[in-house]
Amino acid sequence: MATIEDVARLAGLSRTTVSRVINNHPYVSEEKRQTVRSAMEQLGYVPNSIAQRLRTQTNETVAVLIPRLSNPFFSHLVDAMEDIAALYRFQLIICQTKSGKEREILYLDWLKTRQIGGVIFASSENDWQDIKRYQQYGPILFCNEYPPGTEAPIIHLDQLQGGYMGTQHLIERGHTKIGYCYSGRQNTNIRDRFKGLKLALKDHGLSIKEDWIFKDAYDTKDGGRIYYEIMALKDRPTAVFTGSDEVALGIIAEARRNGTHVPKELAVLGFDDQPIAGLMDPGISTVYQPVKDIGKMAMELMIQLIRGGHPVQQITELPLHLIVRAST
Amino acid sequence: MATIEDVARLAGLSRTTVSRVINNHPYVSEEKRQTVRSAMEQLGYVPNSIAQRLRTQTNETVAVLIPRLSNPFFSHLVDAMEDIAALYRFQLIICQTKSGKEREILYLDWLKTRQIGGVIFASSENDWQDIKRYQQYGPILFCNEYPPGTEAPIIHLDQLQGGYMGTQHLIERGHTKIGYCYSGRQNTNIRDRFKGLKLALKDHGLSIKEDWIFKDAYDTKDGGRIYYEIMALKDRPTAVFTGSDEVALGIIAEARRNGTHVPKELAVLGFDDQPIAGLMDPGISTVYQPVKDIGKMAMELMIQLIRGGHPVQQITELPLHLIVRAST
DNA sequence: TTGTATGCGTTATCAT
DNA sequence: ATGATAACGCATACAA
Repeated sequence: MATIEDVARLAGLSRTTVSRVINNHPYVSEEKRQTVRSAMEQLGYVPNSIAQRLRTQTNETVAVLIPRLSNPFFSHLVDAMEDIAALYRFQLIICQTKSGKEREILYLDWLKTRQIGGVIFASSENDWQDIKRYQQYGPILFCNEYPPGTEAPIIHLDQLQGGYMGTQHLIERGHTKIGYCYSGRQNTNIRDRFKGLKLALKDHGLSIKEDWIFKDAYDTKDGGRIYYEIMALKDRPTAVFTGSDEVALGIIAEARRNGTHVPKELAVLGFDDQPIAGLMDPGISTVYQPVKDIGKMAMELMIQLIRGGHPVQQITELPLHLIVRAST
Repeated sequence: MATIEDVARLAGLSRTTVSRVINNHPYVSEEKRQTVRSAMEQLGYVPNSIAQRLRTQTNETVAVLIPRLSNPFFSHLVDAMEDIAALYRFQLIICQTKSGKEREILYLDWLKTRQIGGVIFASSENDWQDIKRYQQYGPILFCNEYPPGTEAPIIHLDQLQGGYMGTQHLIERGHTKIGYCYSGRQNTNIRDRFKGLKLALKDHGLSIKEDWIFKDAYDTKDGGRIYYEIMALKDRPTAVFTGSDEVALGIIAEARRNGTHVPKELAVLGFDDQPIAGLMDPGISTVYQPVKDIGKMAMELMIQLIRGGHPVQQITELPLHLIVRAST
């Protein structure tokens, strides 16, 4: 591998001049610039970026922490982030935490060892106090989810508004008895969404019964189970806010098998607008989350921070959109 | 940030001794080892990995080239790869090529600039001759797809066997007129799959008509279009090998809308076993690809290569599996 | 406009 | 068992 020294020797100039050409410095005569260029060409020289990083104390790589990539929400999020990273020639390191506290810290340590220049949390299990101390080693920001009390930039989706909007839609369709499903996990997003639902109910003089709240709702299988739980109730909801397209799908599929008409006998609202939502028959009404948008914004901000911008405790909130199909 | 020098000073020892402790070298007395340990602790010292990389000329980061992450096949592939990388404390850099030749080369240049230690191609648009020259900068291997003439380790799925197996299944179900869909792109995988189909037909004394081959089949929308193309034929196939669950889904959905019974009037075989395949009604019979397995194998091999193993021109081929549901 | 000297934080070589 | 010193490849303060 040719080094800057080799280029300098071949060009009959100093390393400094070569370095100046590499970094497009002014005060290099056009003549010498050409000499250096051709020497680099001739030797197939490219600067060693590891040496550059050591010297300049910069690191243009960003780690993104997500639970797992096989979750479409996160793969789409990272997709958008990588687009921006590539645009700025930044590297994107993927870190699957499997929702594990220790895994998160493991990756945060990479910030300490200078293996990465910054960290974007797309989900987080640790308390802010345990993450905070890593800020001294590089920028940290949150995209999508964040622990309570976070003192770092946050870009997220307005789950409260999403919960409100979805519920209002069901109310406008004439429903007064509305059920709700949520995964067992209790993060800020899920809590906010539920707050939105309750707020919308309250604003219309309605409320939710304890019986109409279904938990452990993760996938299609859970949806099937929940269908039966709903049907077993004496006083049952006429609409369900599922919080997940998979769960909605499960309920709808089971309803069809049992001859329960959707949406006449049971309206079902999904969440996320995953591809299946539009493909099902009936199509699933759902709440679309502009994932790509927050992904891009988060990466843009991170790059500015790594390049020397200073973090402000800003919270960016993007609204969700309602997509009405046949299931409501 | 504390450096090795700071630790040495505090411990009243030399940098060399501290370095020895860091790297678990023998010939360090237990006493001094403790002294160093507590000094490191006290200063919150961690070695600067950039400096380590420069000094040792090693780089434990792997770049994975894929078309795009939002394609579930690839997100599951990378998921598996990251599991292995994390196990060995390697970093995984995600590179979306958007199926662009230039993008691939752009990322390959990272190998040259020492930003990464090795490259795994999960798809590739460039010819082997254009990739070959980068081998001198670090290990390169192919997982899933590879250009003709590749002289590097290859781990892939036996598409020919998959094509054969799927076709044979349809034949066993009594079909003699079998249609075939493929995306416009012509890569080795798609070609091999088609070879498998023709081979199976030939082995049973059958053949395919030009009319029964449908191209530009990427997604559900295309499936819908293809349904009508099939129905418009005077002599039409009674079964279709779609090469994609999305396309299969599109055909099935359109068939249902038009009252065409699946599988009685038209049997449909998918490919990939994406989640939707099992959730649809009727469930889609499909060809499952052990994506996780090749992902893990590829990353294991890459890590061995980066750690100094020498690449052998080995080809690892994994078989596909048939999943029979209701659509055939 | 160009060059000299120094240091980024490590590890490896060679003494002792 | 421990330490002094050089080297990895580069960029920059300073000098000329």
